[in-house]
Amino acid sequence: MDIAPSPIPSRTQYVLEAVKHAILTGRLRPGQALVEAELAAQFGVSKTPVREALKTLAGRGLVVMSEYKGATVRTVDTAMAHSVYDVRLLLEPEALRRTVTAGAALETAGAALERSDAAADPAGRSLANRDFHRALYLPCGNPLLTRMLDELRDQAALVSAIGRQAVPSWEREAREHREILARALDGDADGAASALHDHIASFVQRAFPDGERHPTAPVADRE
Amino acid sequence: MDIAPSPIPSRTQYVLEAVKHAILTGRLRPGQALVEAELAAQFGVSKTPVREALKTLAGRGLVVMSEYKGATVRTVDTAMAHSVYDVRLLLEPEALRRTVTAGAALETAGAALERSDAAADPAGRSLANRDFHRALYLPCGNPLLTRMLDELRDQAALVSAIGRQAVPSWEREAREHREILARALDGDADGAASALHDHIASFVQRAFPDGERHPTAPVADRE
DNA sequence: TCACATATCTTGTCTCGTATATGACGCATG
DNA sequence: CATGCGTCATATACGAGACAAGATATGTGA
Repeated sequence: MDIAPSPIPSRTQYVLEAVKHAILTGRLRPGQALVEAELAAQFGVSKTPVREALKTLAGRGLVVMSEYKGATVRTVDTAMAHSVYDVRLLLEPEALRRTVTAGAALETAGAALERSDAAADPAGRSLANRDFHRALYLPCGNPLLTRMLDELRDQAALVSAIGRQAVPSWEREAREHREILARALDGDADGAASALHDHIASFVQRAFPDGERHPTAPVADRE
Repeated sequence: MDIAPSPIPSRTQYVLEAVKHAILTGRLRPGQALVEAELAAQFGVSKTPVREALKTLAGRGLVVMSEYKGATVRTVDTAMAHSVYDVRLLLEPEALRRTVTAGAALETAGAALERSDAAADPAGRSLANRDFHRALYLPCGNPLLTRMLDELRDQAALVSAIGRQAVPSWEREAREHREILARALDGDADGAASALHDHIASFVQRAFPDGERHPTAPVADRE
């Protein structure tokens, strides 16, 4: 995403962030082939860091790698979108509940919300919204849960890049975000979790209505 | 785990499975350094596939990689164990509920249960138990949920390798497994999910009682 | 005993060779 | 003449080994 702060990022990290950013912002479209040699030349590095970066992204489900066929940006369909938001619904409200119960600080979320309001372009809003959601589940107390929600959030962003055209109602998003944060700041754990649940569920229902399922997006088999 | 069926597995896959197996069976102890050159020599391959395998395992949380310092088998402590089973409690009962609701076939689970009973050594039982749990959540209908539960199950196995000495009550495990399967076969989705929840919760409580938390196991930061 | 220089070990990166899949072309055949 | 099949060329990823960069451990001097 942004350049790493102080330490010199390894080339692998650099390529990883660059490709990830390109995918999540939609510059690299789903299905597009990611040729190692091309990316290597583009970033001015050798193929090795490119390979490792692609492998890592494949592990996070953003790209798919076929043996001897190379990597492509993961294609998204309605079924895959439902899968992502489905699991997210199981985890993110519960994480928020714990954040609130633990009485964690939420200034970061408030700041992200203001940045979202101040943002001019959709890309900036989207970025701020990502930060907002993360600020809600980051202090939940379970680092593994945090990591999984990070992965889910990235996949959701990939999905969003497709479904966004149908969902321009960012004002509704902002309103719901404020509602969630208000309840969280009130210490109403169940209310905040419930509001977050509805927020996510209503989004997926608007952006990916049922009934138009595509064949199925293959998820990397692991066994 | 086992050798891939028909196609010749790539060297990376081979190393990946071998190292994973060694970690999950406890042959490679947590904290142990995984030197690329050593593994490469041991498996008769170059460093390249070893590096990629380690990177993949790091992505799944089984090994930790530090820049220029190398990879080590992930260390486990009580806090980390609670993290794993905590998330598992959020996902696995729900997955089973869906499996039952969808009316999926469960012969695989029954077969795994029989294999567990027939197994002579603890390693065989552990393997069969892994298969049993997977058979319950595999047909849940959400491939992403399946993938995450696979990852959680592997981490749980890593944890188990430590806590196992304190938990020799495999008969209780078998009894609870039969109970879960019976309810699932009856079509009692809520009952099966509830039984699975209790099964997991009681296990973690016996193997990792509260109160003796260690500092915190670092989870690979991703941002 | 501590600070600093150096030796050694390990990882990160590069370059080149090999294995595999895909697509095009030509030939045989209905 | 159209069509299906086999062969080959090319593109691409996979893997090996060499080199460079960084980190840790050791030894030496004050």
